Amino acid sequence: MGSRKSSVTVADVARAAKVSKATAARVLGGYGIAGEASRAAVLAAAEALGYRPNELARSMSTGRSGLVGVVVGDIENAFFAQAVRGISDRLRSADLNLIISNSSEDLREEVEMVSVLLRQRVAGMIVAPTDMDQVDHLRAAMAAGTALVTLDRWVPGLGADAVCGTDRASAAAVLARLQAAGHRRVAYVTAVPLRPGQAFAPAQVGIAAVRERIEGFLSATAAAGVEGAADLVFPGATGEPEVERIVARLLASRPRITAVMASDSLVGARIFRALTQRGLALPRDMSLVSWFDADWTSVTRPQISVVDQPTYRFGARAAERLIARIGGDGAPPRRHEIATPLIERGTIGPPPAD
Amino acid sequence: MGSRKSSVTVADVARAAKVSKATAARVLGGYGIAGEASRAAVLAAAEALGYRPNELARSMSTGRSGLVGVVVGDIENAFFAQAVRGISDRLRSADLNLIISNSSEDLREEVEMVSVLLRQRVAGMIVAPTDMDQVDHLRAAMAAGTALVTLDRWVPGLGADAVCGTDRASAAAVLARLQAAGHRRVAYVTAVPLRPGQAFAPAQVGIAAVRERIEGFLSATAAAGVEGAADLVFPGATGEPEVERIVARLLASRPRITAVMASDSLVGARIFRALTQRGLALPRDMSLVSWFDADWTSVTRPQISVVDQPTYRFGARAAERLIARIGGDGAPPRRHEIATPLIERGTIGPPPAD
DNA sequence: TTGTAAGCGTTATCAT
DNA sequence: ATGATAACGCTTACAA
Repeated sequence: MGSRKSSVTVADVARAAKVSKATAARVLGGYGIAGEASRAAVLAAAEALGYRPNELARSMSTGRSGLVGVVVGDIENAFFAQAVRGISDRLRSADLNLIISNSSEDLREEVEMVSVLLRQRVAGMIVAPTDMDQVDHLRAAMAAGTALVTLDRWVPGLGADAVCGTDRASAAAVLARLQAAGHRRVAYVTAVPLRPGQAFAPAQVGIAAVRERIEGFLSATAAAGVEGAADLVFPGATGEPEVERIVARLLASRPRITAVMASDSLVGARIFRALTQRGLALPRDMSLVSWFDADWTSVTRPQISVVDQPTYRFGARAAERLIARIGGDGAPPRRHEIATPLIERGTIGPPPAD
Repeated sequence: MGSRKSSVTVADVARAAKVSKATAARVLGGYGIAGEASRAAVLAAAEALGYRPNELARSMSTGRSGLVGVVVGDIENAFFAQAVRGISDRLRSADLNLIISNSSEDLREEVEMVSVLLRQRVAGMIVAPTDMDQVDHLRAAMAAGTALVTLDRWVPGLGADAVCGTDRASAAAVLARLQAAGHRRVAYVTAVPLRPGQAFAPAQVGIAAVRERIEGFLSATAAAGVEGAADLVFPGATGEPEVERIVARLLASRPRITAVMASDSLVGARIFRALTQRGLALPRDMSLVSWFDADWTSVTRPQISVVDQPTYRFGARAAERLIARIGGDGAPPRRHEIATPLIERGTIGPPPAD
C-alpha cells in the first residue's frame, strides 16, 4: 500500500556526492561558499537522483514562506479574475506563489479564509474586504506581522496599503455628464443587500468602493438641487428577478427616471437585458452607464458606456506594494488610486421627450 | 526593525497550561487522547495566547500537505475562472487549499509551474495541459506520487484521470445541425498557432480538446462528401487583426463559406464583431456557433448559438476526482466526460441565397 | 492519561 | 572550504 513519497533529500545527495550534508545544502541552496570540486559533485548527484528542494522545510527553517494569499469576492467574476491575473504575473517575477480563495462577499467566509492563510504562514496577503466596518481579522493579521494590501477597497484607519479606483470622483463625473445631457433624475443600482428592516443609508454599505460611489452620487445629486436623492439609490439588485423588479420601478417612476448607473457589470448586463426585452431602445428610452468594461459591453448595439476599472492594473499594483512590504518597505501606508475614467460609447443620450 | 514574527507555538501553550508539549499538541491537533482537565487548560491557554497552528510544520511532520495546485491556461478567461471556482468550492469542503498558476498556454511555463508546485509538496494537482505530446513533467509528477487530474483535456496514455467535454461528438453534432440547415462549406476557426513553416494538420494541435474537435469536424466534413476539408480549418486566430484577416478570407471564399464554428468565446466574439462591423447581419449573411456560453453571447442581437461547456462542473468534478485520489482511491484512471450540448439561439439560419 | 524523545528536510552557527 | 550539530514547530512512537 504505502507508496512512501520519500523524496530525495539533501542528505541523500550529500551521501552520493561524498560530501557533508552542510556542503550539499550550501550548493543546493545557493548560499555560503563551496569548492569547485564538491560543487560539481553535488550538482551531478542532485541531477542523477532527481533532487527537488522541499519548500516546506525551507520555509520552516528560514521563517519566510514564498506564498502569498489572496481573498477576493468571486474569482468567477471577470473583475476579480483580471485582478488575480495581474497579481499572479507580478508575483511570479518575485518568485512568490499564490494561494487564492473566495469570500463570496461573505464576512464569515472571509474571516475563515484569512485564518487559513495565516495558518499557512503566508508572507503576505491581498484582500478585497467585504465589510469595511469589520476588519478585526485583518488587524490581527497585520499585528501578527503579515503584510497586507487591500484590493479595490480602502479601509480608513486600517493602516494597510490600498489600491483602488477613483470611486467617489468617477460617480460624480458620470452624474455630471448625464446631467449635461439633460438628465435630472438618475438612478444608481447596486447589488449590495439592504440590511433587513432598515431604511437605506450609505453607511450600511460594507463594500468600501460601492459606499464611496454612492456617497459621491448622493452628494452630487443633492448639489444639483435634486430632491429625494436617497430614493434614487436602488440596492438589492442581486439576481435576475430583483433587477427585473427594479427596472419596473425605474420605468414607473414619476417624475420619470431617465438614466441609470449600474454599480457593476453583472447588474449592468441584467438592466440592459431587462430593458431591451421590453422592446425599449438605448439611449432613446433610457441612458445607461455601467461600471467595469466587461466583454459584453462592446458587442451590444449600441455599445455600452462604462466606467473603466483596469483591474489587471489594480492587481499588479497591489502585488507590487505587497512585494515591497514583504521586502521590508516601511513607508507609511497609503491609498493608491488608479483612475477609473468614463468611456463614452453609445448609451448616453438626451432624456426621452415624453 | 526586526519584528520577529515568532508566533506562539505548542510549546508556549504547553508551558502556559502546565502540561507537556505532547499533551498540548494532542488537544490542539485533535488527535490522540487527553484528559478533561488538561484539555480545558490547553484550550484556555491557546485562546489566551492566540495560538495558530503552523501548517508548514504540520505538513513537515505528517508528510501530507493540504495544498492542491492548479495550472490553467489563463485565469483571466471566464472558461478557466469558472472552472477554478468549481475546484475551489469542492476543495474547501475537503479542507484543501488552492495554489493557482497560469501557463499562458505555454509549455515552458507549464513545466516551470508544475515544478514549483512539486517543490511546495502539493498533495495533488489539476492541470490543463497545453501540449498533449509533451507531458514528461506530468509523468514525473505522478511517478513522484503526486495525484494528478487533467482538466478539459485528455492525454492518452498518461494514466491520469481527466475531466473533459464531449469535444469530438459536439463538433460533429454542430456540423450536422449546420448541414441540416443547408450549409455545405462550414469553417472551423481556432486560436491555436500554426506551427511555422508547416501545412496544417490536426496532429500539430497540442491542446487535446481542440485537436479532438478539429478531428471530429474534419471527419464529419469529409463524410459529408465535402472536398478540401483541411482548408476549412483556420488556425492562428490569436488576436483582433488575425481574426479580421480570417473573416476577410471567409467572405472571399469560393465556393462560399456560409457558416463558422468558433473554437472559443474570445474567437467567437471577435468574429461576431468583425462581421457586424462590416454591416453584415447574422444569421442572414453568415451562421455562427461559438464554443463556451460566455456572458456576451446573450446580450447580442440575435443571441449567439453556443456549445455550452459547463466549466464550473468540469472543475468541481476534477476536484472530486483529485480528492478521491489523494484519499487513496486506486481505481483505474479514466476519462470523465461532461456533455457539452449545443444551445440554439439566434445565429443558425439557412445559407444566404447569393 | 501523560510525558520523553526522535524525527521531518531545511538553514545556519561554529568549529576545524 | 568543509563538517558536525543545533534549531524551526509539529507529529508520533514508546515509555511511564
